[in-house]
Amino acid sequence: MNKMSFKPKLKKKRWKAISEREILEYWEKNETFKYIPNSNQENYIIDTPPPYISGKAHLGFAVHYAQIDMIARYYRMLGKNVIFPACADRNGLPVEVKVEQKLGKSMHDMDREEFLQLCKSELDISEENTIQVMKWMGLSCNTFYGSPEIFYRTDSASYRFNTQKTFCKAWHEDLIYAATRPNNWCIDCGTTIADAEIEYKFDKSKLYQVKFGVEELEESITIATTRPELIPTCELVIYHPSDKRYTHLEGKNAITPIFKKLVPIRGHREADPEFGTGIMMICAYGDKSDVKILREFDINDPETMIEANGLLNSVAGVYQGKTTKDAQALIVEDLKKSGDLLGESPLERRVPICWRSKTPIEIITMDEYYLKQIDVLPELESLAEEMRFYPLVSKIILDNWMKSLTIDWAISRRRFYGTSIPIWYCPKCKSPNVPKEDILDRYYDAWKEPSPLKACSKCGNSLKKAIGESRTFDTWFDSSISELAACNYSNIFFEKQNDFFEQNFPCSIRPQGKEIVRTWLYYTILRSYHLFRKPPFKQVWISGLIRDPYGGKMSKSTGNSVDPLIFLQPKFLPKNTPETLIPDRNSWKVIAEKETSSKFIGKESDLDIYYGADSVRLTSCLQGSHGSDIRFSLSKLDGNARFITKLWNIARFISSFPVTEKPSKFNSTDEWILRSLDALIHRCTDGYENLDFSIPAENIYNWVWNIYAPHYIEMVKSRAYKEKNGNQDDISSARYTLHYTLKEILKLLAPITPFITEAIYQNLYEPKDSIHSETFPRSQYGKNEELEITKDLIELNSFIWKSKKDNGLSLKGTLKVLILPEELKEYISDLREMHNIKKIILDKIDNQNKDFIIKDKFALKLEIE
RNA sequence: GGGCCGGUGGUCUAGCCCGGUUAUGACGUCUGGCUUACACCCAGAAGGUCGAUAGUUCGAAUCUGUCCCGGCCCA
Repeated sequence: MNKMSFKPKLKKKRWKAISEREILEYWEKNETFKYIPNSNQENYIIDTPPPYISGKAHLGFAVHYAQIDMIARYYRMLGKNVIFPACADRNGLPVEVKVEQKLGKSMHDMDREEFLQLCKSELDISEENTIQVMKWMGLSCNTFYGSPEIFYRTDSASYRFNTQKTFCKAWHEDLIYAATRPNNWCIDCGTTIADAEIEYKFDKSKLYQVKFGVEELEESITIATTRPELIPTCELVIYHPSDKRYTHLEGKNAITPIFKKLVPIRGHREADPEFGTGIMMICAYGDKSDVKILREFDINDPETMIEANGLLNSVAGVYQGKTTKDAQALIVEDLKKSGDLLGESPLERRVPICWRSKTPIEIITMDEYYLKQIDVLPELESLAEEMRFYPLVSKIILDNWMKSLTIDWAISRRRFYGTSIPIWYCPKCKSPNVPKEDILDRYYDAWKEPSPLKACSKCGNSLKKAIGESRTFDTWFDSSISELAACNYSNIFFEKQNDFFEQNFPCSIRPQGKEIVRTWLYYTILRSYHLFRKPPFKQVWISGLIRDPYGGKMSKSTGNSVDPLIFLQPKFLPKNTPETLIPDRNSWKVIAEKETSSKFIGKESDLDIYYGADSVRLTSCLQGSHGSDIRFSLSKLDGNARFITKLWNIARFISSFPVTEKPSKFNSTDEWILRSLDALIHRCTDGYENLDFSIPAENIYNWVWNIYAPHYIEMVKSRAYKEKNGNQDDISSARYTLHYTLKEILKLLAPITPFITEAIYQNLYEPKDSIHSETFPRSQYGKNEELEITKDLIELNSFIWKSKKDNGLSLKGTLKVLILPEELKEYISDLREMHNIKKIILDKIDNQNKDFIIKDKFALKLEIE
């Protein structure tokens, strides 16, 4: 035969990651993922998590969104009309803090308008990086490919208009009220912060033993406390109900030192008999548990002494005007003088700190607006029942959170870069005025713009000189309606066609990380209940954390975050590459440090090998099943990049042969692989159906590398290469099957590795459309398990290879005789060519085959010199 | 302190819900090979008290209790 007649259509020996850019261009040019309304196709709407725009996007972000993209691509191949918006979350604290740090002064000390502008330009710079990473990771957002209108920013006038409208609706349904309550307060940031925004750190402090008197008895008690400066606001003294040392004090009153205030002594399980003296003081407010305990004892309006600026007020008596730290030093001195300080010992304790400024938070009573949630919790729980969770167990996180809620949601914040709260206060009677939903015609910055309302709803006075609310919403109040934007609520994307929102709500799916179930998912359900009495989603997909190579959470502040650009950008960049698109080379060290292989140690030059989005995407699937945390490692990435090359080379081999018509009859070898492929499709479909991409990724990887390439391709090779001198049916059966199986594999893999599958598909078959517009393969036989015959063939081939090797024969070496069981009869022709066998006998193996090499059902005799 | 998740060869991971022959796969390591798609390849080998312990059972990585370790979240 003349091998020159088979030239591979794929010329290059390997696929280079840089070629991914050509595929991006192809998608852009063809507007492959453009949203075209089509009444025959059901919409599938993904509530893309709006990524918070701050500095550079890290690898955790890139991987998380790539997985969401797999959902989009899978449903698209199922024939759904997918809406997958790109978006950006730009409201909130981090950008404010960043700008403040750059300027070296607080936003409260400068012009609000000017400050907002600085934030905006800071965000614009960072947004460029985030959007570029999204594109390079291969996200098939409609936005990038012909539907630029399917995009939103949470700080845009149109998005904020939605936020305000939904607020107005809630206001007029009496779901919002003002209340003065203890709140987490960051003195540095000058704002209330949510429980979700608190972090903890260990701090060295001292535990002081302080003497309290007992009013009714001639005795004193010793209270251990880390915060003696709170004695002026002490309201209660507690001990554990089972603590015999103190049970006789129940109902008596303690006398605080210095201030001589009488406070009740009560039993409460919160007191730990093992800690300190087992008896503790409860003040307004030392921490969250103080709030909880005082509420349990109906002490609802205790006097507090820490002011918003961090200084003490008149309740602190002589300590007025001091910071808590100074006051503590002074009060310890005074306790010493009065003899009430009985001892002190060092103690390490966890201190709640602000997640941004890292300074301790105080609990301060502030007047804030609240959204009701406690009285609707049972309804929310039943809405949660109506949503399908992937994986099912992730619903537990939500259930537990809803069970643990005790107070309503404080939604107002004393920050600048956020959505303005649309309230105007009457200049005469001071009562708040909120426009009705339908009166609000656009977004208003209440702090600088006049009210759209004419007269005060309470006293009728003109609102011309009304004072606009200066506070902004908690950013979760904005992001908890993201699914409305995704469903084109109030035409945020495109003009209304046949009541788009009404027809498409609830949104198809919410994909998100498990660490924000209690915030983003929970708040979205709450808002959706208030607005529509409906669950916001049909499906909820919760993924695990992306961790660094050491197993820790990837975050910028701990310095273990990895810049995805090191995998998406080559080392040598064009001269005018913007700052935000230059990979951070330190990331390489973070991720390579753990690797013990000499391959990755101290090889800065490896930077010019970069892996590309497909490798990163495939790795994210192979690193663990859905819902479990993903740990990223360089060696894994390296190994998976090789699968991409393997696939390319398989395609390159197959591309040597012409695409032929379906044969009237298949050769048995081809029939076998088609059956085997069918079982693979079945297994992959199971995984995709559960939106667990580790299952198809793993199955395809193993099948291709361990069955398809070494066994099927090797068996079929000589038959495919035959020309005139062979049985034409057998030849076309081989060539047809090679191309058919390849196409099916490409389609199975397309959602996971969209670039290489598209590249091969386009190069080999010159189709009209993208592979991503194809229909997902379907299993015909409904069989899950690999076939019995596969095992036999693998065993047989391995046996022959090993025998040749053990006897110093090359793989081409001649096999004199091979004895096979009857069931392998159909394959003898391909096997003969593959292994260069002279004679094949179909028989059972028995003891008489003495001069044969025997293994299980097989026996062979080699031809050795 | 509470809730949830996890602990499987050097590394990462499947199996656990529904107990049952030599525990899955990959990476790495070692040995040997240019075999007309691929040396980023091919063939083969070594390597595991399935976190600890007690129990249920004829039989436990799998079920139950207790404990230890790690992570996330909340007090």
